[in-house]
Amino acid sequence: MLIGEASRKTGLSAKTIRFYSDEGLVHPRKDPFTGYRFFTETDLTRLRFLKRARQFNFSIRDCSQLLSLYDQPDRSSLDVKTIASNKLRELDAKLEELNSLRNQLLSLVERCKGDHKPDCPILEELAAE
Amino acid sequence: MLIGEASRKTGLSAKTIRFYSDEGLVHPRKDPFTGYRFFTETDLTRLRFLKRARQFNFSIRDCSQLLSLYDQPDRSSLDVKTIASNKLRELDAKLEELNSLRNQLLSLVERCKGDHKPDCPILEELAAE
DNA sequence: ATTGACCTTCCAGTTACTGGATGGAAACAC
DNA sequence: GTGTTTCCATCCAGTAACTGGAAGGTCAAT
Repeated sequence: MLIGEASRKTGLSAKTIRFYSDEGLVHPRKDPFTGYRFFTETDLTRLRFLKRARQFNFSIRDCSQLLSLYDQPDRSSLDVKTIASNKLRELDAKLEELNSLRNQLLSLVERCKGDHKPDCPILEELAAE
Repeated sequence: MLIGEASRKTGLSAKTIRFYSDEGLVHPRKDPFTGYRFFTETDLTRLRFLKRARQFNFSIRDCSQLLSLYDQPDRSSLDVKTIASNKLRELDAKLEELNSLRNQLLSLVERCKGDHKPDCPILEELAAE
């Protein structure tokens, strides 16, 4: 199938699919005359894999590693688990950071009257020493 | 003071300060002959303001708006609160999303044996229809 | 023969910087 | 007054993962 159909079937934009293709994450056959890319069901599986993995916040490089493990029938699940665990720790750190920010910001927002006077604890906090 | 001292006093890199300066967020005086930037205490306050606001995940554009409110003695705290509330909602949405991702990923990681066999629920999930 | 829907490549823009090359300026040693 | 170091400047490129747009080729149908 052509890129448009692959796009409809995976929910990825044609631009994104071309990008993944340029990055070597999928290998559609290319018509040597027209340059058109042709995608098989195997390619579609890889694209869906990429979509999921990206939703999990795996970077393109991570995705590339995961796909190459996916390709190896003699892989060790340990290698996959290591990548995923690292991402998990990253997520946890990010969550903690964002949560702390959120609470600080919430407290500032709650303390700001939001009226037509200039006094504002948010600005005061930002400008504080 | 020169940019190096401003950098040491604010904890922002000289590169970053130049960037903020180019973006019009601070307005250090410039020596017309050497091109050197000179920072006053007022400039330092703005830089610290920027540092805090960026830590709160406010975008450069947000920062610019917040600083211009900071500059207006006749501002309405409502305007500040609006910007902050939007950011808060954004943070909440992000937190929810990341938290859901985290839980899904955690469950996958827990189910993966992490041994030298190829079977891996993580890869299976990513490749699933 | 032409329209319209596809497809292609290439270039620029996004965000908020960071790194590096190149070169001038100020301060100090000799 | 020359050499060295440290500071400062500008400009260009790169980052991550795309997205948008321009210019142009392909294909099926009218």
